[in-house]
Amino acid sequence: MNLHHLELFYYVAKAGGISRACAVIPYGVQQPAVSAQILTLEKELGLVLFQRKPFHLTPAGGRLFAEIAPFFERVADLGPVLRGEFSHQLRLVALGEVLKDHMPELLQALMRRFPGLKARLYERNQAEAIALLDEGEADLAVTVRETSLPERFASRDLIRLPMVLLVPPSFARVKRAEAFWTGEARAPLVALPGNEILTRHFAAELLRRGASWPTAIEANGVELVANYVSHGMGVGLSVRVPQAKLPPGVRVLPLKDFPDIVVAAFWRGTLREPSVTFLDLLTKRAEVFSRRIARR
DNA sequence: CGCAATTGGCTCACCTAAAT
DNA sequence: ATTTAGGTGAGCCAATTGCG
Repeated sequence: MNLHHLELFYYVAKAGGISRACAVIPYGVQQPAVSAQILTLEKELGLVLFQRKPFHLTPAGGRLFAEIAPFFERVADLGPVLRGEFSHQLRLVALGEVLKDHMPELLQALMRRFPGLKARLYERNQAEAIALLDEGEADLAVTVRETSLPERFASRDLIRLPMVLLVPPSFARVKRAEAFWTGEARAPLVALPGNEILTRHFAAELLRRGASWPTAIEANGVELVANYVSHGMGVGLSVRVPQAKLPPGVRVLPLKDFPDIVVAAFWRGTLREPSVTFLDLLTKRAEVFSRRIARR
């Protein structure tokens, strides 16, 4: 196996095609050259790595890519590490709430263990986090988890957050969440955008119960939802977060038998330091918060 | 029409061996 | 040990074909 062949294979698999790879490869290579190298590699291995027309990875190609991708993704960042400019780096992509409420403390603890640590923090949702991991731009993601992740990812569930409704003082007499979709009480729903997992799971669960409650006010962020609720503009869809300080007067109404929202860490390939230590710290912190939720 | 594969000519990096 | 010269082939490009 030739390292250059593998490098070209890596670019082609990542770009999803030979022509597209040529546009991305940082040095000048033309399509026929790449085409020939891929064929040589396939011949050498006695395997078909790509299905042609339409062009996509075969299972064997997928396995090869999973093996070599982490190597090529890290090579680019290796120079500064070798020159001793910084000994470790953590590239984390996470929800805004995680970065805002938990990262400062965790990062301080991590920096004590890894002096000279370089951290890059990206605020993204799950879909965008997956893209960043795939591009090799991030080491670890912490976001709300869909029911299933693509197979190439390893993951660890961190915490299960129960869905709740945030109710303003004007609805003090409402004691059960069901009242809002059975018609006993009427209120505009304040929720995250429809593509967010929390909103989707809530709508799906309502549908299962033969009800619906369309979002009246779409807010980008759970803090914003709470804020609008406190202004009496509607009832908010959120999750129970132990340390969250709710605006005055806003009451939490549990959504019994609704699915929990799972916040998970996920990554590709083998996790290295300092990500391993960071994940341990994160897991411990999540366990503490999980116990606090359970105690309620 | 777009994209992968093929063809043919060419360059240059690398190996070996001889010279310094 | 280093430099130089000659031979070889891997890999490049432009043009073209072939296929969905």
